[in-house]
Amino acid sequence: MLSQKCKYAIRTILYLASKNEEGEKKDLKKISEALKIPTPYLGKILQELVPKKIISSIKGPNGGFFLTEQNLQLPVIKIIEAIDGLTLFEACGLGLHVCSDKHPCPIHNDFKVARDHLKNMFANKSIEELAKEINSKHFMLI
Amino acid sequence: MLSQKCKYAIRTILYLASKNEEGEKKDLKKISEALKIPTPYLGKILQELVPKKIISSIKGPNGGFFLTEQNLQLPVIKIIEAIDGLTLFEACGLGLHVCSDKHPCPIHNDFKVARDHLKNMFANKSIEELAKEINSKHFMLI
DNA sequence: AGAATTAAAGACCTTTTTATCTTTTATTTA
DNA sequence: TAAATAAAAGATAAAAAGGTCTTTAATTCT
Repeated sequence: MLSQKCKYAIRTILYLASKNEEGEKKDLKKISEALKIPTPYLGKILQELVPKKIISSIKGPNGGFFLTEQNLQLPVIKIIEAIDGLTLFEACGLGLHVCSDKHPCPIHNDFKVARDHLKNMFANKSIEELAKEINSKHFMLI
Repeated sequence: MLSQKCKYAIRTILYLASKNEEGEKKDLKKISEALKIPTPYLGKILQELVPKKIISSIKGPNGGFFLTEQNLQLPVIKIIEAIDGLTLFEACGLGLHVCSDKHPCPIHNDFKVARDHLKNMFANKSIEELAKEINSKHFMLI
């Protein structure tokens, strides 16, 4: 469904968001240990997200990764778009290049319902909203 | 979503089903050319499905792959189960090992709706049913 | 029986994904 | 300014997915 890379990214960002008290930064090691994600790999992933303005970082002592107000307002689908792209929400369920409402594959209609449901959820929930739910309903990230 | 291998398998089986007039067999080359799937790779895939009783085959001249009445009655999910397994329909959307209604991840509830929708579709449609729709509504397989 | 046909089986190759390790650069603080 | 800290960058490695090729076995037809 989502790639491992993308799932790691979402979990990390929701973790940062749910602990985002007054610009608190978290360093790579702290994050990777908390979420049990391989440290060097997570470093790679987070490096990709900084220039794409999905997360923020500062080098040096007391540096680390964090989320700005702008970052927090992004819908979760932006994370997915940055890592996996949006093909998941657009591609044919059977892998056909040509598959549309007009020229559907055999499972097109049902598949589309499920695909759109997912897409809408990810497009409509901001990182901040989800983080608030995590804190109030103590959803699991680990 | 589904692996390439699995999508190839489903398309092949729906192709066989939609042309299943009086035990007609199709050889590997014919199928792979019709569906534009790499011949040796498709061979590999179909070999896996024969001992699992999802498709049938006969060697030698005029041999090939075909579907018995029993094969036709299988729900499409059996193909998925044989190739990818059922983890797609069971696993957490964020890759957590522990994620359930009782201990949900942040996207558990919405994810489950989409996941179950897909699962129900694949579990409730038999290969034969889908093949009939293909023939009557000329859905695309290529 | 022998040639032709077609699936089965297995070894091999390529690409992508996932993960690790090392070096460099920026920043802070003592 | 020097030492410490932490991200950035890049090279490398391991595993999985996707795909190819060659040989073998079963069947049919002449």
